[in-house]
Amino acid sequence: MTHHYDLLERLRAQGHRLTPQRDMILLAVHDAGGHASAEEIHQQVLLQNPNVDLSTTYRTLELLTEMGIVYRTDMGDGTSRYELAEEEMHHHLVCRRCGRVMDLSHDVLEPLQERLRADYGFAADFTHMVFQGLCEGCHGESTGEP
Amino acid sequence: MTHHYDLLERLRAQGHRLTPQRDMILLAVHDAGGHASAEEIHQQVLLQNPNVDLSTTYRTLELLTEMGIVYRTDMGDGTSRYELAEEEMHHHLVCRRCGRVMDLSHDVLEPLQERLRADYGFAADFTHMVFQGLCEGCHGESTGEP
DNA sequence: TTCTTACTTGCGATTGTTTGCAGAAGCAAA
DNA sequence: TTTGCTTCTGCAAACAATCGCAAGTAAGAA
Repeated sequence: MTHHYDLLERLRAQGHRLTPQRDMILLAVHDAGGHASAEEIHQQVLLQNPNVDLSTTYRTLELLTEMGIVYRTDMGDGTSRYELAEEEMHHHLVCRRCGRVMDLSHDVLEPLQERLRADYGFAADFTHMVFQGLCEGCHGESTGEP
Repeated sequence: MTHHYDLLERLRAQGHRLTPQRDMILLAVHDAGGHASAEEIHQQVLLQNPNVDLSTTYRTLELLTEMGIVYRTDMGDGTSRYELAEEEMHHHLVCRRCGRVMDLSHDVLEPLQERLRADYGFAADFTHMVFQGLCEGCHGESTGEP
């Protein structure tokens, strides 16, 4: 596992400053173990230092996202989720009926990515896609939400 | 062109009520001619009746989206865009560097849709996808935002 | 036509996220 | 260590979008 000090060093190497808040926030993202909301991450940070502002958490998460250290994912439920980018690239299938989330390996998207590059000259950012739809258990029952 | 009264009739056919607000909002979506924000649609409605509330516009747009009468698209700029669903199903490639928007025909997505169904039993909602990335003119110049 | 009832609306409050600003603090150089 | 520059933070306010509630109203029944 990549130690989080290495990641913090990447911040400084790119001219950003290494602050206690950033340290705590990055550690909280790591400890959350994936798919954590900004609010959840912030609550975790507050346990260590109750003065850290929520906007600082948001700004830091954005910085880490820009640097590629964390992934931000919009699962379609109105809140963004964050997770460390150290694991293998993967995607999500989200059932709009029961909310079930399935992982999707990247190689399923590679043919599409290749075709977009070949036919449109477009280099798609397939870093952490989310596809909405109906899962196996839900799309047999056609319409009628619970 | 599908007349908007036909669309309003579809509302009533599904047990929803046909109110002047819904009439105005649907007409505003039509007049906007695609990719209009909720706020822009609301401003258009206010010209006809300044008492219509923004939340009514949002609720109506959500209803129309659920019924498949309009498409909601998140272009990645923080605000959702709405357009009538009467045209052919299509998708967008959005360049994150220069903002250029390209149309993408649906048949490019069909192999992926089929594979998700076959391998995962997942019926993906590929109604109006948006893929972020770099267009032909922008991804030659590697990094360095303007 | 009037009645009735469930669906809609306007309003205000709330959520999730972003931004502007003044003071605080990291970091490189002296 | 101190200085000085610049970035970062906390605070408060703005923002897009949603929600709860009481009053309003469409549409079928009588």
